[in-house]
Amino acid sequence: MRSLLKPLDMPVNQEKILQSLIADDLVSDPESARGRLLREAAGLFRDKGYERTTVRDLAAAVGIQSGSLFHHFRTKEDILKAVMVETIRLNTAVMRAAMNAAGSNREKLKALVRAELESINGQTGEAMAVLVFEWRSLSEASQADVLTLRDIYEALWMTALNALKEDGALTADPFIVRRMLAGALSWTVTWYRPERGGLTLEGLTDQVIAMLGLTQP
Amino acid sequence: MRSLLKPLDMPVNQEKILQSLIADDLVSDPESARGRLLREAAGLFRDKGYERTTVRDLAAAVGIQSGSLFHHFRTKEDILKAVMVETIRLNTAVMRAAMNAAGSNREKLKALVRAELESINGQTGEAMAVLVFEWRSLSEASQADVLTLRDIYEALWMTALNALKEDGALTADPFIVRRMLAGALSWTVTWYRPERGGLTLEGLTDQVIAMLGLTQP
DNA sequence: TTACATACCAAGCGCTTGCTTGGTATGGTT
DNA sequence: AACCATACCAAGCAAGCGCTTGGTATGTAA
Repeated sequence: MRSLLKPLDMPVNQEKILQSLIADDLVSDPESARGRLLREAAGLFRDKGYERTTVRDLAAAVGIQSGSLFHHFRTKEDILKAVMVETIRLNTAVMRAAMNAAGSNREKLKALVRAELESINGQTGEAMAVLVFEWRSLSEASQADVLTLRDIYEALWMTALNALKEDGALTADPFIVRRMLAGALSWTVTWYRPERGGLTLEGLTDQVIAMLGLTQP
Repeated sequence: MRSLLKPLDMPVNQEKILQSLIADDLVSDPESARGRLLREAAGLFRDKGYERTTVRDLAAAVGIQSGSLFHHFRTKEDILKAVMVETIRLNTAVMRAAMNAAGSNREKLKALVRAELESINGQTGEAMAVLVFEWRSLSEASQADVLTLRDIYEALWMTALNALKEDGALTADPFIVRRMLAGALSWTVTWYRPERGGLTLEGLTDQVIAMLGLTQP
């Protein structure tokens, strides 16, 4: 789903993951009409909000008539849902890879923090913001579907945090730590600007890990 | 503005602060038509979102005709803005009082964390959630107005955090710590349920402070 | 008694919204 | 050559939206 990514400068293994997800039909090919629409939709939904984005806005963004949208998606809400579902699928795969590549439990957690910050502030940032701020625009049925995927994603985090708890490296409650991390990391999208200002994503990751007060390995 | 609070079980000094703000005309009297409307609006905006809440919904919630709303507010957006402005005013006053009542710098920070958690998860919770999630529904002009008030509120936090930094108790960057705290604390509204489940607000506050890894006083 | 302000109602206007309909151009398959 | 699925356009419908208008009941003050 490069549809939700800006092209180029994507880590190589992320590109590989993306290709395999496209092959399995789990995310849309960014070159397809559907993929391009999802990318534009993510941007518009983040900038203006779902409700204030009209189907005419969406159609204009990809250069078609508003009625033609409904050849690709049954309803406007289906577009929002697709943005969310494909984003979670991609990020779950990326996070799992990042975690598996790390050695110690401590490094696994850091890899997750780093990867989530990249998702939020990098190329999938628009779609991630939609996931956070447009949640209530989904019908309850769609919320339930997305929640199922989200549970898988969250299970990754809990695996890492529970392991650290058993190591004795983490004193606080893993569930609460994850909740706090989720809020803190999501919120970075409202203030963190890597381009201007000295703090790099790596530096930000270090600050977050330091703030958790893990005992030394 | 008890309009944005459920009545009763409000700390005494908070009641005093509220009364003085009403006297200064900085927040609406909850007994007034305007005050009751703002309370209902906060609830509806949080539950359904601003865009999906119609002026007919708002009018029905206080038992009048939709057109009659515009006798009290010029536009629908003015209602949203009033909810936000009055909430920030009340919370700034409450936070300042909590901070002044605390002794050490460490206790001042804890008082702020505790007070913000109370604002988010207590009686002003609906309005605080609106402040977080409906921000983009404000026009740019209104955003600027609210931002001015928000700066005052944030300055309180920075005073406390900078003092701890100078004490040497805080190692991380105060600005970043505040950003992370803002996200983590706001996010509690999506998962923290004090009524069912053992964790009290006091316990949650302790977990947050512990997570900051302050050196002992 | 008159005068005026406040708080509301009943009705509805004009516009925008998501979505539908009937049709056409294109390209691949048999 | 005949067929059909895909991807679109042009036009517009029905519903819902924020807000306006003209009027009425109530209370207060001169």
